Amino acid sequence: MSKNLKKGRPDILDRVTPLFARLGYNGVSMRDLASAVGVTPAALYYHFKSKDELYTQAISRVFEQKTSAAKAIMNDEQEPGEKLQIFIAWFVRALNKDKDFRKLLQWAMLDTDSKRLKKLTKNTFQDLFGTIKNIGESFRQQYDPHLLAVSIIGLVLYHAESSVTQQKLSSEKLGQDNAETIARHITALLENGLLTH
Amino acid sequence: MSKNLKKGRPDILDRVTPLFARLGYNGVSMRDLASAVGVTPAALYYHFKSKDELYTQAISRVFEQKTSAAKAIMNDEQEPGEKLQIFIAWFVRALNKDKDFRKLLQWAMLDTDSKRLKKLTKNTFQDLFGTIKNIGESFRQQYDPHLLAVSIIGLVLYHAESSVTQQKLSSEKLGQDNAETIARHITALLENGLLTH
DNA sequence: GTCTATACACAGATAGAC
DNA sequence: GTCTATCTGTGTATAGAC
Repeated sequence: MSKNLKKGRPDILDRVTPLFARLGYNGVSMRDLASAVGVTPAALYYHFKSKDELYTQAISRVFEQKTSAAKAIMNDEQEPGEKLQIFIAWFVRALNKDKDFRKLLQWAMLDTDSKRLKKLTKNTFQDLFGTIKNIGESFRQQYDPHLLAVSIIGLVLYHAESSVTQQKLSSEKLGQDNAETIARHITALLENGLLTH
Repeated sequence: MSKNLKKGRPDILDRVTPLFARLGYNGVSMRDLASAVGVTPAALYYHFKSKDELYTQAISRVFEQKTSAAKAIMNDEQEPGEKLQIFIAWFVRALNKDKDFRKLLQWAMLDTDSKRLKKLTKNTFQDLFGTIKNIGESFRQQYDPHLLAVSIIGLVLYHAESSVTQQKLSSEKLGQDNAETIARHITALLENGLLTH
């Protein structure tokens, strides 16, 4: 009967995820979430036993989705440099296109106190991280794979944050730093470094 | 008279900052903050007109502190590579030593909706960013200074997040990734890149 | 499966005594 | 300058009608 609600839980998660992404767990109330879905809070409690569960399910759905997408473009046998470039291009695009993904990732990294995300992080994000670390293994003669994986994530993630969010920290207009520009920059930086060879 | 309160507002900020850093603005209540200070909420409202002002002052104090520290180690006339190395070493150390600084920075980057941090970010963080971008100028023949600055910040910041927070994403124990290890890694990566020359 | 109505704890904030 | 006491709104969550 419900107006625009297709099925139930999946549709609820669709509508609830952007709110969690933008405002974080503590930044939204069940009333907010319910009105975004188009129902009353009580209706939400029929489908999810608590706000915590609603949040956990919303975020885990997004993460699993992205992780499997990442794996899908990587499982071929490419040479390391190419692999790296492909992954970076995908990751930059994924973070730029799907703002929810990026924000939920950031919120997750701040969610230390409540243990609700510890399992989640270990299940889904670790998976993504493992994929990246795999790439790092190819360069283990030069760098520690773990540190290199962290470097790659940091580069991409922070560029995504800086380009899309409110931060207008550049005095020069850099309107078109779209995904491609950023991806090229990161790839070049990683490959060549700062020295002129 | 107050038990351990030295003066007033500065001491309050000292005690309140760690809470904001750990839990974020929405994660703490005035009651929590007051009891951390050792007073009642009403006492806090005598010194600060709102929770918002208390938060803004707490975070801006930390940022200004760090920004001036960053400038202090940079204003010499060093050559670009050296400058970069010195800055990275300092930044990594600052983020690792001062957990509050790092966390407040993360929270700030997620604080899009409320405009309370827009001015703050533009005043203090922009200052720090400008310093970094200055370094980037030295490499402008290779890279866009803005993008390079973002890259540097992303590298350092994310390493700090990963090494100190709950994220145990490495299967191999990497106990001693202290500031020095990370700084060396980042510096080497930036200077040499991934290619074996 | 969604509603109305509501319980009850806690939020930010203020008044006025001391 | 800090307190007690309290106002008022909002928070999560539930009971029970439909």
